[in-house]
Amino acid sequence: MSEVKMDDIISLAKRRGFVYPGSEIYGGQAGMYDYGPLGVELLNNLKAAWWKAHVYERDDFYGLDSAIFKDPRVWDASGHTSGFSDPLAECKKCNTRIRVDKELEKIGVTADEKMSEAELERLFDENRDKLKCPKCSAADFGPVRMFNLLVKTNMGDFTGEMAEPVYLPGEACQGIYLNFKNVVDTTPAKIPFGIAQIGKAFRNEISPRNFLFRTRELEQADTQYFVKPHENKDEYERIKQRRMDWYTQVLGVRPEKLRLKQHENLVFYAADAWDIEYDFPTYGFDEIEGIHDRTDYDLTQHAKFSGTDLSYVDPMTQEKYIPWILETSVGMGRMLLTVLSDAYHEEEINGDKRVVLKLKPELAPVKVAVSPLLKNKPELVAKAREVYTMLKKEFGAVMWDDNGNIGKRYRRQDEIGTPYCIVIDFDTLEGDTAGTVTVRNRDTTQQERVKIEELVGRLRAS
RNA sequence: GCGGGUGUCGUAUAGCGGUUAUUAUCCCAGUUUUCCAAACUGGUGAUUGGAGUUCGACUCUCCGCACCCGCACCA
Repeated sequence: MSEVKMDDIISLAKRRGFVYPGSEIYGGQAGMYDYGPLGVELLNNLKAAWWKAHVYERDDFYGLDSAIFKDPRVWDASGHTSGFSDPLAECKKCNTRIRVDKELEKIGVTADEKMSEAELERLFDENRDKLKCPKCSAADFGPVRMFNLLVKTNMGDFTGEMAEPVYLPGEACQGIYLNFKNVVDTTPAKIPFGIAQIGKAFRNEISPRNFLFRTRELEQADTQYFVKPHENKDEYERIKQRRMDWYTQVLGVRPEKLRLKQHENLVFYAADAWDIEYDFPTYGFDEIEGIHDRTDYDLTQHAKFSGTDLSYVDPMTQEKYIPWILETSVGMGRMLLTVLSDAYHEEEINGDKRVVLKLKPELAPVKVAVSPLLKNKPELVAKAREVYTMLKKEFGAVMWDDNGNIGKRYRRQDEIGTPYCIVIDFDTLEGDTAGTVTVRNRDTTQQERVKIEELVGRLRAS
């Protein structure tokens, strides 16, 4: 069997209605993807599994859904408006891009990162003759340009002359920091505790690429766990382990395809930072989730910029402090791509290739497909309809499939990861086996006869 | 954003300055079919968009757009 390529998975995703290129009929929009009928089911199942693990199965966690639009000062506090807008200029000869502020500093000219584009441009122009391209030594640069990852909007502006733009979130987790005090004040939450949120983020990625891996609009599932200062280490280790276990046990991802990798260069405030990486086809190991030991940076920044005291008072000891934060942050698109990549298998069956998505049943977009063995036998069709209606009421994501012959239906369901196919045949209608149907297992391709009244219980148990 | 490459039905592909634009598969409808992509019939469906050259452009030129590779970016 040849090596699986990401192209195979992208092709399947499009062909079967998991993921479509964004705005496709207009030629496509870079960095945007739409989830189709099966994709949205898978995505919702992933979110539900994540929410279950971080909210329902925990009594020290609280859910949240914060507004997308936030006070622009939020992004000043987080560092996104300054720290992530780098002034760059390009060498006209070899196209190497230089950081203008860093090159200026090398020749002793101080360039503050808070300077405007115009100021930097002026400084750059004044010193142009002293600057050389570090690669080809030419001294011919294009104009200075600021690259800022934040997406601006004109929210609340009707004149087009707004002094300060309102930004779309560059990361979803800021909403958690903004509501830390609210959650403490309105719930029984006592440190240590966590807040979980799944939210949208938007980034002006210079070069979105690699399918769902780097997009301009993304959804992030974040947890922020608030602990007492300096009581971060043990909990951080537990979180790392728990998150790894979640991928293998809940999502069913192969352990050998996952690894934890420590950041080599930490941002100045971070105590520690690790990524969970998955070994994607074609791309190789790349980050799906970041786990960060962030100290008190985030709440301190927001306290400073907002003027609101965000410290916590321990109800037992009356100790007052800014809690430290342990963060997990995973892109839902990356999670979905991980699950698709890991579930995708090409197998040989009776000399033919079969493509099968070995998704955990609870993640599968279609739980069960129901077929009459033959579609030109009204008595089979009627009985199958009955079973279909019953199961659909129970599970929702149930598919009716009477197209082509039975083998073809099995293959079609294999390809979208449907764990069980139920077939109503002549034995369902008469003889000792009356009232039973065959249930065919996606992974083993084996089937067994099950009584109709036991179907729901049987499918629930699996 | 820069440099290079690519762009034909949903998918995978063939071909040509003048074609009814090929084939397979998928999909839809029907016939058939007593369990792993059988067969038959019919059907929908494509030259990435826009200009230009030309009597005529899917084919040549230019400008967009998207995707791929490299650089850069990646809280």
